[in-house]
Amino acid sequence: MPIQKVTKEEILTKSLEVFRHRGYHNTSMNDLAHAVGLLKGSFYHYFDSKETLMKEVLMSVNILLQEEVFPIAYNSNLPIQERMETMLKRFSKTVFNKEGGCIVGNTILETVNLYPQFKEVLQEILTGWTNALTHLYSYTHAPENAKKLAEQSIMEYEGAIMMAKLYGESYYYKDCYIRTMERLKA
Amino acid sequence: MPIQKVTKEEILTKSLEVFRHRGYHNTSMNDLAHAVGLLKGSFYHYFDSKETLMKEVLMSVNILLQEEVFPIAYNSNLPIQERMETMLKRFSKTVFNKEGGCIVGNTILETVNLYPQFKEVLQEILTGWTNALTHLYSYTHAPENAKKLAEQSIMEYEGAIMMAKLYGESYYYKDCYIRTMERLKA
Amino acid sequence: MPIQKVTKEEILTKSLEVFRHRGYHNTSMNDLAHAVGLLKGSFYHYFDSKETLMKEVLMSVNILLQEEVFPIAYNSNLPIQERMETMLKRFSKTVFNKEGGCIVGNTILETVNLYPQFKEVLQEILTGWTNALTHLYSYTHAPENAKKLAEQSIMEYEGAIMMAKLYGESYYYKDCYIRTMERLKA
Amino acid sequence: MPIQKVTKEEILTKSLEVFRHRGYHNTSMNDLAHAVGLLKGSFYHYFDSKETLMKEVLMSVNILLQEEVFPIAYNSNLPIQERMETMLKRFSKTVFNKEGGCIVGNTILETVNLYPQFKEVLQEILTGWTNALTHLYSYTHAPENAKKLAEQSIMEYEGAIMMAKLYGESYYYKDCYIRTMERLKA
DNA sequence: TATGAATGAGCGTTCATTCAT
DNA sequence: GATGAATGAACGCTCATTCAT
Repeated sequence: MPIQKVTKEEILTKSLEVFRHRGYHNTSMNDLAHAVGLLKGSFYHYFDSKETLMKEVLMSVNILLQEEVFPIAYNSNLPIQERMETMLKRFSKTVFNKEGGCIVGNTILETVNLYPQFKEVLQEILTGWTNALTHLYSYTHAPENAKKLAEQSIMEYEGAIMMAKLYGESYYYKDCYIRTMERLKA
Repeated sequence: MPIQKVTKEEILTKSLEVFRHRGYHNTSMNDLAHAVGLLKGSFYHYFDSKETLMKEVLMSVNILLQEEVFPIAYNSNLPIQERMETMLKRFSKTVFNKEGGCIVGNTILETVNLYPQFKEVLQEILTGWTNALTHLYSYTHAPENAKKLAEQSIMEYEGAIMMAKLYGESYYYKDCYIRTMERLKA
Repeated sequence: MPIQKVTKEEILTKSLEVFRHRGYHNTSMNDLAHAVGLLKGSFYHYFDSKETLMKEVLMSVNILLQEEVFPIAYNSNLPIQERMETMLKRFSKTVFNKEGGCIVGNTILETVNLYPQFKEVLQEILTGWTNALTHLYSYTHAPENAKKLAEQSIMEYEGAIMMAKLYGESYYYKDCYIRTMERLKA
Repeated sequence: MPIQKVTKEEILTKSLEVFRHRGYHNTSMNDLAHAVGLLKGSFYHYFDSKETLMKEVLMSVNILLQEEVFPIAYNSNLPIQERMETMLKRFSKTVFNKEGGCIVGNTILETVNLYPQFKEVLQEILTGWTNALTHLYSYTHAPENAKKLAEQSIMEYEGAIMMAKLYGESYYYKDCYIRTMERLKA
């Protein structure tokens, strides 16, 4: 009887890590298969192509964010500051990683011109993130300003993770966090 | 003298464009050669490897910036605002491109963990940029703050170019410009 | 089980033949693959480089000699003359071939300065051969002389195979056999 | 006015050295050109192909041997022993080299099956050598035996140079010299 | 004569993918 | 479900050779 060595979820989780570290084009199906303890051929029982796999990786990230991270911003039981803080921490844990950077940013820069299916998901992620931040900033700022502040925070975060990767330092990222919190104050 | 179809400079310029659009790993030597009107093999008269070529592309960008762009910030004949404005425009023209994004940011995210030689040059570029901005902000802010503002501007710019690439819109980038100018005021 | 067109052993055997005929550098992976009925790329399931393949070819020859040919010299159930005769014939069948010459000699001359891993195996082969001959000559000669006679026989054999290749004649080789046998007599 | 940087002779001498060290197929036209201080393209003013060049290298060796080395064997002004001794030394200086081995032996094993033009010259060389040795041995042995002894000496020499190359030792070669001299005695 | 840019075929190797078992 | 052998195209790179200057 066929034994199942891994679940689709495990593959997605491990693949996310490998893609984040090595980038899309520089990661081979072999790399991914080995990372999850399968042989190359077995991979194709779960995903019919490298593109499909990457798309599903991105989608699983999106689902996690939309279901468990962004909703925090709309949880009216918590104070605004706490919502922001918690959300940022959960967000970071999901998409950032000091060594490999941000799977979202990495994938945008590397693939967005080449793979429209990736673009869709990536846009959903960033739109969800923007909306969540906009919502929080709306408590203390005019709607138009709130949106701009949200975008500004996101851009800074992505820039910060880039600097962190380049210099091997994390303070860019911390400064960014502080400014994002500061902006919550009227 | 043998017939010369291209100059090394042309190769660097065209290669920059191809790398920016397609990324490092997804660009083949064939792509590059065709872009300059040569055959793959002929390329190796100018560069002895893809890595060397990319490094020289990055170095040529660095030299241009260090010699012609960053010095603008230190030109005491011009008012500060004008220095900032001119420098930002020249900088953008050099490293940004709406379709392909920023060669610096793209290359950091895709290769910095893999190619230490690239990292060096990329660090020089970002350090030069940071210093130039810090210098300008120093006129109106305390030294420590000036540095933070410079870094913030850079991070925003890199984030903005990412958003521009993802959504095909350029207003992120314009907002970023406005904020960078605003920060010049005490 | 996937369809298997060849075994690793078959590859080694066929590759030995191709290397012997065409030499190491003049043999392409394509040549080798076609000789065993595979495509170039498929070869890399069995060997991860041309060097590795050649090394394994040489090692398989070494193992065959050490396990099945040289032991004949030490088989005290047989008369000395018969041991020598049988061993030489088995040896010839293993490493010589009128058209391509001697895989050992060919590879020494072509690669020994360039590939230390090959050198090791080739030395083991020649040392084994020298020892076996020395052992046989020891029955009728003083130890020091026995070693010299062994070396002399080996050198003659390698020279003979070279002459045979150059002139397309095999009598050099036969003379060599006769002299090697003659030397057994006190 | 065109300056001539090298003579054809120099090219042949330098190329001989490179071919001896690196073998025929593993030597590139670039290697050869650099060894003589020319650029690749300039080489083709002297030789219209790599094959032609190698053939001329071998021919120049042949001419040297036929004109200056083998005649020593027929010089009736000198005692036989001295003729042999002088000839062997001159021969060694011409075709052997401890590091690279024997250009004749190397080239036979690597190319004789592939390049008939090389074979011709190589046969001439070995025939000339055989004749010279046969002539000397004829003084003390019956004609038929003299020929066999000549061949035996040659084979040993080629085998000895192979062993020397494999083990990095030169005593094989010296033993060979001693035996070749010994055989001169009735 | 010497150059060096250009060619085009071929090299060793890697890859995403297929599929019989 | 998992294997691993096989494919065929593509990769980065090297090569012998050509030829305008």
